[in-house]
Amino acid sequence: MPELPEVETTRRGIEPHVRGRRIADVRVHDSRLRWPVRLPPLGGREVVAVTRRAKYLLFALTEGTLLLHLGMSGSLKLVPRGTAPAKHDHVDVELDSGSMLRLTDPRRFGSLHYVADAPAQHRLLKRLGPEPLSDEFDGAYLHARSRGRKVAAKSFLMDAHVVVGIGNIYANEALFTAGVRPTRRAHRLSAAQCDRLAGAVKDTLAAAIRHGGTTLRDFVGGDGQPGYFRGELEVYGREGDPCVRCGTRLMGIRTGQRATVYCRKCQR
DNA sequence: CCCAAGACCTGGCGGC
DNA sequence: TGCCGCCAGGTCTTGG
Repeated sequence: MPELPEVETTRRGIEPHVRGRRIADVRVHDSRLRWPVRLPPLGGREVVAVTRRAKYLLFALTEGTLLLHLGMSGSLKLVPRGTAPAKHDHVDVELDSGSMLRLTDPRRFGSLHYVADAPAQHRLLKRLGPEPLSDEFDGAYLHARSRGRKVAAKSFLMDAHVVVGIGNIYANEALFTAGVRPTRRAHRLSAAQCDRLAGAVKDTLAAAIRHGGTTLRDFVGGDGQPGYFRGELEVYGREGDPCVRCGTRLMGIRTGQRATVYCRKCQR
């Protein structure tokens, strides 16, 4: 579930409770995530920073980095040390504050790695495209990268090697905002459409992060699940409903195995 | 390199 | 009420 705005909201929620704290111990209750969790002893190291790259959270330690992906259903919460683990709790990072950071992931699509050296060179991060909210990502970049690409515009936007952090929900939304049909082949996108798409991606994600910030749950003892941006979604999950702009019934199709919703009148 | 499809996993839902 | 099948989602992997 976590799309980029939720990962960023999670980061902001836990960072004040984690940064500057020393790890007392790490307990792996269930190592079965996307890849088996294997961690060296980390007791005594301090969490120096909590940053985000794409949908990964990076916990920089005095030595080494913990690289976490929440997958589809992963979440983090802070609970008192000693709280018994429940069914889908995988890892507890016990801190010297008396709290521990608990990773829960029912569907086990998430991952957790310990990286000894430069995390940016890790195989999972090395080939990722730019951050969508960075200056590097703009219409000119999108246009250049889309030349020669025959995939649907939506699949192209969701390709993390092109630009990171755009999941199914926000891909649908950004395409609607930009007035671009999801099935349009990437190489047929005009420069103007690429400009609108890049702008729409930035606006959509920034608004969702802002929204997450305002509804930030209490990560201490709470369920740790920041709410979706549901109320604001204009096309995702609205197949058959009227387009908010022109009233036409929204189309529901599948592109690249993913649910796609669009307005055939507003999006070309 | 490019692209499509497969794989992974389980809670929740619709249908019977 | 219970059971079954299907869907959702991200991204790595495989095969053409």
